[in-house]
Amino acid sequence: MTPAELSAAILRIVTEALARRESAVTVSIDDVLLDRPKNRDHGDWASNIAMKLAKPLGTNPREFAAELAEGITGIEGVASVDVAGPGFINITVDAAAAGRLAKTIVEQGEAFGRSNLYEGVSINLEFVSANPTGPLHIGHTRWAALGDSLGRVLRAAGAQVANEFYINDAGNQMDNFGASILAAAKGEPTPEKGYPGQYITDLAAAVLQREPGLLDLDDVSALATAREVGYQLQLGEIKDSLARFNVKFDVWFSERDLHAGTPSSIDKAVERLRAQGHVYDEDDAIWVRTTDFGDDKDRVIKRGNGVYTYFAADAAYYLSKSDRGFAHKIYLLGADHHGYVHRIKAIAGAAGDDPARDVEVLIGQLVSINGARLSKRAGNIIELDDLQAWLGTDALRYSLGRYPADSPLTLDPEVLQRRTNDNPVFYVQYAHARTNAVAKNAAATGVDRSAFAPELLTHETESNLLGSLGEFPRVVHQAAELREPHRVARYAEELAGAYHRWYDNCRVTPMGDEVVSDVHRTRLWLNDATGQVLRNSLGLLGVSAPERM
RNA sequence: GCGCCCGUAGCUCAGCGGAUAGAGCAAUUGACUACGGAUCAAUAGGCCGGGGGUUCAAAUCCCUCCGGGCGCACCA
Repeated sequence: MTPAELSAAILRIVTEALARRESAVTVSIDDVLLDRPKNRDHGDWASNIAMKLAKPLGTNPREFAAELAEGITGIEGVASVDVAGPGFINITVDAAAAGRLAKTIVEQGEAFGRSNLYEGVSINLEFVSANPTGPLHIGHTRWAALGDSLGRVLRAAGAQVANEFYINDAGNQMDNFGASILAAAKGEPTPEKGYPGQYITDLAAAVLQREPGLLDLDDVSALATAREVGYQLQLGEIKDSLARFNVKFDVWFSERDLHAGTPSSIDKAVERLRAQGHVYDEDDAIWVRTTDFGDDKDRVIKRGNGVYTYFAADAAYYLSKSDRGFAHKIYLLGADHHGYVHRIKAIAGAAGDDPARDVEVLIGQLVSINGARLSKRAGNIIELDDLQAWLGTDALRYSLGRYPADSPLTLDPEVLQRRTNDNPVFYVQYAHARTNAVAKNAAATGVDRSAFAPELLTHETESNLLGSLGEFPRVVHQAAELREPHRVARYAEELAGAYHRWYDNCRVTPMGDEVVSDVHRTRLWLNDATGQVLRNSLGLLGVSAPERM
C-alpha cells in the first residue's frame, strides 16, 4: 500500500465521521496527508487530522482521534492504531501491505513518482539568459542547474514545459563587446566600458582566423564584423557549455527578432498596451502606467530621443510568450534583477493577463566561492567550463541543485573537489551503484524475482526503506508545486541512507551454504525498487546514475 | 529612505503550524577471513539573531528591533 492509498482510506473515514455529526466542515485529501514520525515508537505514519478538526467541530481532539482510530483500524493492511500526545493518530502498517510497494515500484519503473498535477498546463520556463558577451559564470551555472531541474520536475508533474534562453543580443553591450574584441585584435588595451579578460583575447584570435581581413576594413565595418563574428562564436560556446552541463534549451530567443521588421514586435507591443489603455505620452517620452499594477513608479517604454528602452523589449518578449501559447510563464532571475519583478508583473497586467496567476518570477540569491563574488566586468570570473572540468558535471550539478534558490550560498572549493562524502552526490550515486552490484550478485547466486512475499520484509531497516520509497511521489509533487527541485536531492540523500542501512542489515544473496529462499527473492524486489527510485531522483536532477563507480 | 531575500551545531546548509529541531563535514570512538568500507554503528556539539503577539501546538505565521545580501534609470 502506498501512503496515498492510506490517505485516501483515512479521508473516507473522516468524511463518514463528519456525516455522522451532520457537520458542515469539509475535508480534502490535502488535509489527511500523513507524516512519517521521526520516532519509530510513533508508528509508520501519523495523522494530525483530529487536532485540526477539533476546533471547528467543537470537540475534544483526543476523543475525536479515538473515534477515527477505530475506523482506521479496520482499513485493510493496517496493523495497529494508537492515539498519542495531544491527538496524533499513529498508524502501523503490516509488513505485507507495506512491502507490496516494492513490487509496485518495479512495475511502474520510470513512471513511479510522476503525476498529473499539471496535466494540460503549458509552461514557459526562462532561465540563464546570459548576455552573449562572455562565458557563463558561476551564477549562471547555479540557475542552469536549478532551472533545468525545475523543468524536469514540472514535466514529471505532468506539465508541458519549454526551457527558454533569452539572448540579449541587442543594445550597447554588444557594441562594447565588439569594440573589446577589435581592440584585442589590434593589440590595443581594453576600451572604456569594454570587457576585460583572457577570453576576449582568445575570441579576437578566433575572429581573426575566420576573418583574416578584419584589420583592413574601415572602422565601422571592422567593429560590426568583430561584434557579429564574436557574438556567434561566443553564443556557440555558451550553447556547448550548457549542453555539456546536461542542460537543454528548447528555445533560443533572440532579442534582435523583437526589433526586426516594420512594424517590429516592439512597435506592435506598444500599440497593444496602448489599446488596453495603459500607455500615455509625457515629456516627449512614452510611458506605461505600471503603477496600476503594483510598480512603485511608471516606466518609460520609449525615450524622448525616439529609442525604445529595454523595458519595451521586455514587454514585447512577454507578449511573444503569450502569443506562442504559454499561459504560464516562469522567470528565474538573479538577485540583481530584483527591480524586474514589478515591471514584468505590470506588463502581464497591462496585457490583460492575471499577474498573480500567469507570471512567476523566482529570484535567486548569489553564489560565492572563497568568499569572493565574481563579476564579468571585473574580469575575475569563474567559468562554468572551469568548474565543470574541475568537479565534473554530476558533482557540480548536484552541489548547486541541492540548495533552495533563495538562500545565499557559499561553496568551499576545497570541499567540492574532494571525491568523498563531503559531496553527497557520491553518497547517492554509490547507493545506486550498490543496488546494481547487489542485483548482479543475486543473479550469480541464483536469486531471482520469481517470488514476492512482502510479509517477509519485517526488519526495521526494511520498514524504514519502504517508508522512504513511499514518499517519493509526494516529494516530486511538492518540488513541482513549490518550484523547489532541491527537495528531490535532499530526499535522494535520505533514501540512499535508508538503503545503506538496510544493506548493512539484510542480505539479498544467501551466505555460505544457506539456500536461496523467498526472503532473498523478495529482498531483491526491494533492492531493485530502490535502484529505480534513486535513478528517478537523479534523473530529475540531471545527474547520472552510474551502475558502477 | 522604500522594497525583496537571508540569520538554525565549530563550518556548509535542510526543516511551506506538530511529538525529544536534523544532515553532511570537522572532533572523539568502534565495525571487514560474509552482496564494493565511496559503507555502517556510537559519542559530543543548539537562548533556531533579540523582543512581543496569534495558536491546543511556532524555527515555521504576524508585528518590531538588530545584523548581512540585493535591488530601487529616458543603463543594458
